[in-house]
Amino acid sequence: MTAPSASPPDGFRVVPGRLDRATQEALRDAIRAVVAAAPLYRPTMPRTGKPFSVRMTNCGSLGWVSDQAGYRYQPSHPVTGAPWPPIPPVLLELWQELADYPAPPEACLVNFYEPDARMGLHQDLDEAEFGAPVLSVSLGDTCLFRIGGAKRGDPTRSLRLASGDVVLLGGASRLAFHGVDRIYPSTSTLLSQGGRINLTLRRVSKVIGAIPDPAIVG
DNA sequence: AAGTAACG
DNA sequence: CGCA
Repeated sequence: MTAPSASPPDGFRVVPGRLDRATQEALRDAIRAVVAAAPLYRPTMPRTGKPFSVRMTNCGSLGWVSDQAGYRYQPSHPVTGAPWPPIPPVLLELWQELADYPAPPEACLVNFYEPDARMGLHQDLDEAEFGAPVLSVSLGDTCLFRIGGAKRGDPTRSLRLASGDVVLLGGASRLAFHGVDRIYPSTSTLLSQGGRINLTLRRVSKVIGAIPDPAIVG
């Protein structure tokens, strides 16, 4: 008998091929402009200072950063000190269509994965607002994404995410452990230098009047 | 702490 | 490879 496969928590949604090629190219170019204003840098882990394999930047009024002091959101680039550039309008429209939340995202984390980059299993816990989903857009090479439950030991499921796929971590899945186990090199022609870009839109602050999601504890 | 190392 |  094969073991039963783990079901991700309720509220996990994959929208395969949501962005067509032309939209992916436009988004790629918009992210190029973001990176020109806010260069990719390599964050480090709290306490240990060990570098991530992924390089990061952000757009939006707040950006997620990590350094020896900890994880946090802040309004400016940790290397240049400049404010983060604005979130490209196409992403704001995507949020409006899919997020089912009455306010725009404040943060768009841009993660760039070279072929050997990984992201360990983790939860997104640095936001005050868990009632809004995390909306993720994949561009470039396909990855092996893994999602579990709200506890680290919960069973996990792996799925491939390709360029143009959109994933939503909403409801109970908002607090699910997730990560990226591998990148499949040369599986997309979108990025000339190869690799994968992941864009994650997040609401950081609570909004007065937002309806609490019963699926979220708290 | 979103990290790696080590080990069975 | 999965787990600690």
